[in-house]
Amino acid sequence: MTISEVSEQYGLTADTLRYYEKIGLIPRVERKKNGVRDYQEEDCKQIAFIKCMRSAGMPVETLLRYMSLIRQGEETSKERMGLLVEQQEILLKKRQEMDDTLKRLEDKIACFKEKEKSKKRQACGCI
Amino acid sequence: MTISEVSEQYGLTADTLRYYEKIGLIPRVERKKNGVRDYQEEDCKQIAFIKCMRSAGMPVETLLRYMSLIRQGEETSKERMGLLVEQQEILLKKRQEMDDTLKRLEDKIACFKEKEKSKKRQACGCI
DNA sequence: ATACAACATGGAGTCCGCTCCAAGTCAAGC
DNA sequence: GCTTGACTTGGAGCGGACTCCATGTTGTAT
Repeated sequence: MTISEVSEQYGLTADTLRYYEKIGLIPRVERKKNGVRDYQEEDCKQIAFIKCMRSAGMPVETLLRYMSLIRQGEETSKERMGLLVEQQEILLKKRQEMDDTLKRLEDKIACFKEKEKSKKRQACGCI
Repeated sequence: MTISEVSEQYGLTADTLRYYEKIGLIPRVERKKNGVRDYQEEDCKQIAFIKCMRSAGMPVETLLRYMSLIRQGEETSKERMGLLVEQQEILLKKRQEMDDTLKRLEDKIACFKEKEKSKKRQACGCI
């Protein structure tokens, strides 16, 4: 797969894909004779995972650690799991926060609608 | 309330509070004779809201717009509600994504545990 | 043959959201 | 009277994660 195909498929710009390779988040991608990148299935799997974790807010730094552990083989699996569990905890907390914010938004929006309906234009308690 | 009390209460640094005031996210806070900030209840309400929206990922730019609409009075309420609804949609989408990621993490972690239990050290399909 | 688009590279620049700094003021305690 | 600590200001600096740029090479279409 070319870089533009991968870019298309995973919603990452070509620049970002090159950047990830440059910083070693993914190993050096194979090139064709002419020097053009030719992404293998394994690369794509990793990119999918990276994309997923990045959009969930895992820092590049942590991913870098994780991907390097993968390359070091099976004996690092405990440490890798640790990283995943850590991230899981972070995400669960984030989701809780998000739910609180959503509740707050809902209330506010409901309050706007209420005002609209009753045609009363006074300010309500919420800012 | 002094800046350090507000900072304490809402988990924002004094620097961040001054920064929010500087960029006009909150209106100029009242000062005591000696020039020290004295936060009023209204300021605190706004800060609570800002903190909440910021940690849910609403960009400062959007909040700036929202807060400026508030200052313009009741006739902007429709536009304000629009911003909130927009943000709500963004958050709902984000939460969906987050749930997908959590699912993925769970699966991976389960996979690690499985491997551990069965004492088989072979790689599993997931990266 | 020439034009064009898609790629490559190394390195510089950008954006966001703070965070830190230097220099100064002030109130309270010793 | 002096030190200490919490505050003030304007402005510079920073970290993360890209994003853009200049320059160069290729393969393909006209």
